[in-house]
Amino acid sequence: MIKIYSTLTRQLEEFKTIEPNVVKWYNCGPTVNGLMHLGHARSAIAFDTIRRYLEYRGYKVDYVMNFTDIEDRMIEVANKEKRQVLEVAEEYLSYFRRDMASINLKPATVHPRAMLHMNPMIEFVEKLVEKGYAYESGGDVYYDIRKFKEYGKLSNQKLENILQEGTEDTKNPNKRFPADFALWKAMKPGEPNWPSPWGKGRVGWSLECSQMSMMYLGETLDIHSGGQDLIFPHHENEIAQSEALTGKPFVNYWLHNGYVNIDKEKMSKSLGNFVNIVELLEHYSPDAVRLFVLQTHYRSPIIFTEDAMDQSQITADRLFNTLLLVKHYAKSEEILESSNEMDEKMIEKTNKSREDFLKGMNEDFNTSIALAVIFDLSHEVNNYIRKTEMINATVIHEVDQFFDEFRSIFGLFENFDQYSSFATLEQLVKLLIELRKNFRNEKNWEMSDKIRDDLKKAGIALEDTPKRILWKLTEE
RNA sequence: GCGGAGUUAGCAAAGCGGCUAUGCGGAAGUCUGCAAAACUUUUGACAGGAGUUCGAAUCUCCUACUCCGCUCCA
Repeated sequence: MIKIYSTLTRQLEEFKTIEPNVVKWYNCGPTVNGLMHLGHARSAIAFDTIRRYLEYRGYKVDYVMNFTDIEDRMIEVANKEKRQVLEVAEEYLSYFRRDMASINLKPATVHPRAMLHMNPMIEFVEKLVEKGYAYESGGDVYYDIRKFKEYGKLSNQKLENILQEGTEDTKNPNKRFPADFALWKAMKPGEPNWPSPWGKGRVGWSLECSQMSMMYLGETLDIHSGGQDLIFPHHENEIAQSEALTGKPFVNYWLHNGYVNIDKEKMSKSLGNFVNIVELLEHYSPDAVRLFVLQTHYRSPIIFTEDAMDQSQITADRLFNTLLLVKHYAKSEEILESSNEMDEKMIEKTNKSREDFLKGMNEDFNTSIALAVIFDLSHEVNNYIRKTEMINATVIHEVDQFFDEFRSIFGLFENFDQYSSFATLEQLVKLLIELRKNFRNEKNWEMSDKIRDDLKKAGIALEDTPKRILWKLTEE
């Protein structure tokens, strides 16, 4: 049983989908007005991993992640750069796609863009006006939040505490109530605009997500996710819009990830203290970045420091070494079928590890615990490979299988493909190892070192251990 | 002001009432021609105070501090 924490109920709940074995999931994507930074990446990696886990558990996940390409900030950036909004959107969209791929995020089932859904969005607003939840005022259309009795249920706020005196929007004379939010905004000079029953203008930010999520996934979603900063007002507004329209619950489980903090502040576009993914990947591997994110539970804040990133890089490298070694022996023919006590213990350990791994992941996707299990097993395997008399085929295949599952869920180390012509390579390397053995017996260190060094240059690392000589392909 | 999250060893980070978390680092050792890798042992923590309990990092209360939302943000 998978337990999942929903922001709406503020507790762990048993995860049950509307349709058996299908998850309808909408994840709030970024506004494409800048480069992807670690804050975006944290959210994306966390939910990507949860998605992968659900898929691993046999769910078909319909995962929709939007790109907000028309919104105040988009216009702001376009104006500043003296370009068209569409042009800015296209450019950053392509960067986002590149950066998302670079940290091994699975593409969503659909990546809808707001600008391409203008007509259905207008219809959405019309229906809300018809139902009396929205009103036109000076070319704008606002949501009348006092009509929606449950407004504030997600963010746990009372109406009288929302939007105090002095906030900019309280002065907007078009609004009946200060906290009413815009569903439709009348165009200002120079802004991109679309025709509507209320004149030219564009859609409000929160409406985009309500409309696109329901269009692709239906009136009630299983999961809706995003950063904690979206809880209010964005997701609160989405609930108000969607539930007013359909009269049905909009979302069963609300998931919100914690922030990335840097220098004791939230990392964000507006504070200008963000670390872009492109820059980060100049110093760290994608695996290190994913590991850095996933060592922390997705709801907790992450403190970004270079030191912590360095630690993750080392950890990633060491883990990679072990997995590579296991993969190597899983493909090798140099292993035995008969088994002894040590083999049986190793199989037991592997099964127990999978059990604990699942237990951790089932408890609101505790990737910290899952990783601890992996490190533990990795440790045992290192011991086994170096100390057992003969490496047993069943053992190594079991371990390899589990590590494969782990890698696919965590999205790590997916560059093991270099093993395609493995058999040929193995024969060659074995030959060289034999030769080197002879040189070593003759204490011809010069030749034996030359073989090792030259192999190293060719991307093959040797390691002398008491029981055997290990070899593995190294990363470029 | 209102609403949340939090304070765990040098650093990062789990833990949700009794059981070595884990990773990085530090120390010692094993292996070894050298190298590389790995392993073994070890080091050390629960912000402070009071309470509940046979037993508390874990529950309650108080104090201090930090961050976040209420404005565009993942």
